[in-house]
Amino acid sequence: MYGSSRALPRRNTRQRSAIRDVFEHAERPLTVEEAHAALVARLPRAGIATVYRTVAAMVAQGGLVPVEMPGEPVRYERADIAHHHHFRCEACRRVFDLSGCIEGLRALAPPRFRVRDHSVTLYGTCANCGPA
Amino acid sequence: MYGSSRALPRRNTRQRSAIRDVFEHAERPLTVEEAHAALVARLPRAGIATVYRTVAAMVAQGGLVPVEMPGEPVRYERADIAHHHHFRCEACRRVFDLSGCIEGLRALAPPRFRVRDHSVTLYGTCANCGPA
DNA sequence: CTGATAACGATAGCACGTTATCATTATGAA
DNA sequence: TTCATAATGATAACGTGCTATCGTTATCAG
Repeated sequence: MYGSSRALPRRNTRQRSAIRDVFEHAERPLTVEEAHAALVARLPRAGIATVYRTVAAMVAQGGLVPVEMPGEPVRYERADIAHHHHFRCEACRRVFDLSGCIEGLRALAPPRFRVRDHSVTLYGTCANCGPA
Repeated sequence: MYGSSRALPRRNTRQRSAIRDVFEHAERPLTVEEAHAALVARLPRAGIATVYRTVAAMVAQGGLVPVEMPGEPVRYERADIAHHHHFRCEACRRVFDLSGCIEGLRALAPPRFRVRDHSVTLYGTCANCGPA
């Protein structure tokens, strides 16, 4: 991983502030590729390696958290959002934030199993993709 | 994928019945590698490609279903188990079945989002791995 | 039992997301 | 403004999980 044995960034480059801005204004978790696409709209010569490097640094600094879904590239979103879960649209493959959570999840675990965290994901079609 | 454009199996080989048996008696979802390890205990010369092929066929026939977790190889379990969810031990990395489900998950979705399915996963330490 | 061939086992090849490399660019302290 | 060097961009290389290939083995209809 870029972040593991790497010094934290020291210089404020155009690329970094643009990438920070992309995640700041994102309405949903973004893959590195999605973030790169948004970045290129502003800095056409920006490379994807820079996005990987910057995202890794932001995760290391605690500004971003990964959002992982099976069979999908990792997405990232701002770490300061309240506890929530995700919805994945099976049509456009985008991932959306849901607000709130559900009680009683821990009760599903058998005795002597210690629950540290949980994830809830809904699958279906988003408002845009609508019913078939 | 092995299963997509492949004819269904016609012969009953030692390997196939052994693999079926492994999943029949498994207490939790198994990766192909785990299933192969169990197979080799009985048929030492068995190759992992056979497990991939057989698992794909069993999925195509509806006997197995995939259990996917981010950043993990796909696991498989019998398709005839009742609706349930999973627990992943962060220490031994094994995945366990939980029984039962939770009400009210659909309510998390925004209006006009259509929910077709959901997944709930708990993370923590299993009874074997215990508290630190 | 025999033989056509399904299936096997070993392993090369592939796809994908990610990381390393390195010549070039541009930041920012002095 | 200068210039040491952090950071970039292009792309090669990597790791992992899975699939294809192909010579060999073993199933099972006849």
